[in-house]
Amino acid sequence: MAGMRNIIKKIVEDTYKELVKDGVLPDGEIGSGHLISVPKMEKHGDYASNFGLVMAASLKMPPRKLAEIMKNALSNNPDFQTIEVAGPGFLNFFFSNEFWQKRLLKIKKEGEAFGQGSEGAGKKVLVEFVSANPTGPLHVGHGRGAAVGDSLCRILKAAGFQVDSEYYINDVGNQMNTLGRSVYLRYQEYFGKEVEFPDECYKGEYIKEIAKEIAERHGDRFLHKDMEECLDFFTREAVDRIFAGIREDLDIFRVHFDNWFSEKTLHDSGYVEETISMLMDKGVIYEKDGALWFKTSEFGDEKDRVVKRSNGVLTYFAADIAYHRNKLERGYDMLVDIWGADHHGYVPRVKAAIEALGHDPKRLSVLLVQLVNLIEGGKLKAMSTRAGEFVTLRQVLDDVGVDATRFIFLTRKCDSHLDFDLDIARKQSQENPVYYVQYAHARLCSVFATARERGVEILPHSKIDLTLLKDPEEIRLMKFLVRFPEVVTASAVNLEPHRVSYFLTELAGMLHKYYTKHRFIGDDPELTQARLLLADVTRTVLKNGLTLLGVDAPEKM
RNA sequence: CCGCCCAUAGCUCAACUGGAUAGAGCAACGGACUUCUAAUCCGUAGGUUGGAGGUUCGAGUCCUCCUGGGCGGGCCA
Repeated sequence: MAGMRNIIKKIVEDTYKELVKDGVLPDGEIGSGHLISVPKMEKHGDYASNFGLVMAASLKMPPRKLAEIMKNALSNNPDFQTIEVAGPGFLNFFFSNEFWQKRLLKIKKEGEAFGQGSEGAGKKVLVEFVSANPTGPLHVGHGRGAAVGDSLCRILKAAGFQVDSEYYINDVGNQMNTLGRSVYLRYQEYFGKEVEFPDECYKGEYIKEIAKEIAERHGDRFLHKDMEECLDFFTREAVDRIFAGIREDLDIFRVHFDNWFSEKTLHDSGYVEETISMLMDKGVIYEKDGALWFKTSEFGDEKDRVVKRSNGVLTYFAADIAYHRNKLERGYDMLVDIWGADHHGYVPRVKAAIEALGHDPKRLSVLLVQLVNLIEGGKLKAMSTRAGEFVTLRQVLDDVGVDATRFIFLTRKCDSHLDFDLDIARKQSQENPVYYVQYAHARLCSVFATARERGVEILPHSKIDLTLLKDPEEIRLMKFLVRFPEVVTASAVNLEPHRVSYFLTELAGMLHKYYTKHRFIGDDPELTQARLLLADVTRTVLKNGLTLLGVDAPEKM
């Protein structure tokens, strides 16, 4: 179902073209500035067009006069109850009650599919997120990226895109050695050996636990071996365990990946080397001081970057170039990378790489997710990764629950810092907005439970008199429900999941208000039938929306 | 020094990519349960959108400068 705004936009623009053809209005190009919006105030209509304002200059006419001419021509359309010219030259459209009532039936028919759109039809998208190094458990910051990425995948799918989600595993490099070394040392310590624990090693408790498990399983057979000899073993053990933990955490968090992509495979297959060769052939690689440099500055980056160090080792960036080449070669039209905001300096060089490889850098969108401040007792909780002092995602999930955590992460724009107040998140009360939405859903479910108990038979649509739904609150609710698919589409196109959660909060508010003022099940059987349909549709939209956020829609609370 | 992000009610955040009188929730105060769930609703109060200019029919949103906060600027990842 095409969004209302697109429908109206087309009607307005077609009408203009008719008027041009008839010689009523001068010809002019309709720019991208023409927008259909939902006015903030009800008296400004259900939808508004800024056509008069946008076209006034090029057509050399006063905006209000232009709007007036448009209004007269548009009034032929029976769907519009009234059209007003208002303010500096807006066209305000008011639809009839019957129009909204009919829409309600359409939503009912679409059911679970309501909200889905075709904006992304035929487009393949790869969303890469979390991609945390397997050197420790996920922390709260990763959780934010996970929630945003997972929800975005759901939303993009709903908007018609073909979506794959992917976790890029950085299983190569110094950090892997550091990890293995850390476990090795803790293993030595476990058997009472005194060791010097270097500052760059991972100091978290989980390292000790891994060392302990290895000791319990393998005894002291590595105790007298050189680190060089058994480093691979310790590294592999550590990575496997940490990864198992990460996957478990993500599973609990309802975050699922289609692919787990290992950096190591890019190196092992020679794909990274091959990619660098390709760039060399294109003449964008040069040698300096014994290292290979990529001329990213020619593609808008601040300065050139090393892809191969003078010691012959490829950089992380080299692998990342190869990785993005690989993504594009897999046939994705659009790439979405979700990174922590501390990696923002990395964006220009990856875009440079994509361009140098002959692709449009606009195919990559990088979502920079800002950091999360954990607040408890009104105070900021210190987070030091190296020192191993940080609150893990798992701890937060065990503490406040998946729904509340996801909702908090998804009720904010990505590019602003997030204060995660544990005290508020913990509260199962009105302070916590997730329950506000869930409660609306649960309330509606209990309406139907009551209807069943009282033996109210739900009639087929054809026998329901929808014109009985004419109360202002009912009309308002119907209008709002109709907007859902547009919200989903806008959320997908702009890569902003928070739009869905704000929509749901507002919808829940309307429902609660209605619930307090009116009764779904009343003495009038016909009105009851009509209202139950409204309840049913509202429940569906709430559930569809919550599903996009990965939040449960409970039937009871 | 340079670059990116942020700054909106006491607090946490919105504002549909430039629209009309900037909105919610929490906190504060005052009300509403004999009813399908009061995890709710109604009302009151709360603002020079950090500051100063500029762009135009119109700016929280765009451009410049300033202030304050966050993060980057390795042949680390």
